[in-house]
Amino acid sequence: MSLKHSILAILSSEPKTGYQLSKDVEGSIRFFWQATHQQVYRDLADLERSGFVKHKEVTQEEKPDKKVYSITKAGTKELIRWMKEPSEIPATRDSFMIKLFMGHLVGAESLLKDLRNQKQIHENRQNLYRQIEKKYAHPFESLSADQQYMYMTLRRGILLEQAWLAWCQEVEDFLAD
Amino acid sequence: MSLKHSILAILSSEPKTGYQLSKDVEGSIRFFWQATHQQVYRDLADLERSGFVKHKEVTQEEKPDKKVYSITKAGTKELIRWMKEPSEIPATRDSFMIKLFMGHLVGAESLLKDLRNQKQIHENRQNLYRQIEKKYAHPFESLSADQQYMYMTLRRGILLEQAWLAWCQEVEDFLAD
DNA sequence: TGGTCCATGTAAAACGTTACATGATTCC
DNA sequence: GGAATCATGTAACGTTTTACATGGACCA
Repeated sequence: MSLKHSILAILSSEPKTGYQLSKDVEGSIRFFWQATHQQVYRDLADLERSGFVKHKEVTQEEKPDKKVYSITKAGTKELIRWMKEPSEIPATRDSFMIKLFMGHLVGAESLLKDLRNQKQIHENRQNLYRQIEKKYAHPFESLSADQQYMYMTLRRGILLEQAWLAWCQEVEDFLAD
Repeated sequence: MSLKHSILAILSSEPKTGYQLSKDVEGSIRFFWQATHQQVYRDLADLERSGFVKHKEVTQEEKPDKKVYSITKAGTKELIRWMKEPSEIPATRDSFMIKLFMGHLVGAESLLKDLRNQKQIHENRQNLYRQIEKKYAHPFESLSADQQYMYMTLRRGILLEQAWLAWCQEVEDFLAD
């Protein structure tokens, strides 16, 4: 339902190509929304059919031609309409929890290996977020209004990863006896 | 990929009907896996074709007949194989984060309403988890091995909801000026 | 008389993943 | 010479969501 809206949101800042959009989705946006380039191209085509975006062909020398997409007035209207809708809490589908839930079937060793791997990933994310925080957000008041909003999404990452790490520690202690 | 494995996991404790399975998925399992009854019925049929579950027709008086599914030996083997596979960190798709990220487009009021609603939901979950913790898990050592594993998944819920609530508070303070 | 629970499904649409496909340039 | 980056897509498949459909029992 809302990769399309994510695309509109990104394009509301500046026009981009499908390629750049899919890079964004693999970049800063990835921590709360992800999609492959195929999805981006398909939804971009759908959005254009709906009149929410339009593109200009840009011929480049020494590089392949590209299509630069921008949001239309109808697209901005749709984006704002969607933004004012109440949001749903995202559904979780965490297969590791099912494995843990039924942990007695396989025992601690196999789960411990899996858990340590997950812990490492959460540690890496935590470090990444902390780095971004240091770089861009030191005096919160000095940030522009736009940046303050973005900073709040970074805080989400930091607080959640902290909780994940605390949980991983508890489970590790339990599994390691 | 793994509603099927979740079904096998639930059936590994006791045989159930498709209806009961979909109730479980809407119940205790819902916090880390969810699915509709349609999905459950379809995957049950697939699992039976693969030989991982089998059913018995049970004729009931005064109630519609039902099919009681149980896991087969091949199903148990498949479940354990899957449980030993490394797990992937689940993908997040949180539309509220996109709305916040682009918050300057709609302003604080509309987001605040949305946020307060989400905070309420997190509070409710937190309370539910705490209640379950009080009821079943007081002296951790007194729990059976199976229950200790399940308790760990409950801890996940408690720690994550705590982080969510802390974050909601930060954002509320920010948005309310 | 209307709503909820039990119990089972079909069908279609929307969304997501994986594989295949092409072709130029730039960097090592 | 090979890998990575820019740039765009098609096709098939898998999963999830939403809508439609039925019918009896029980409760207020």
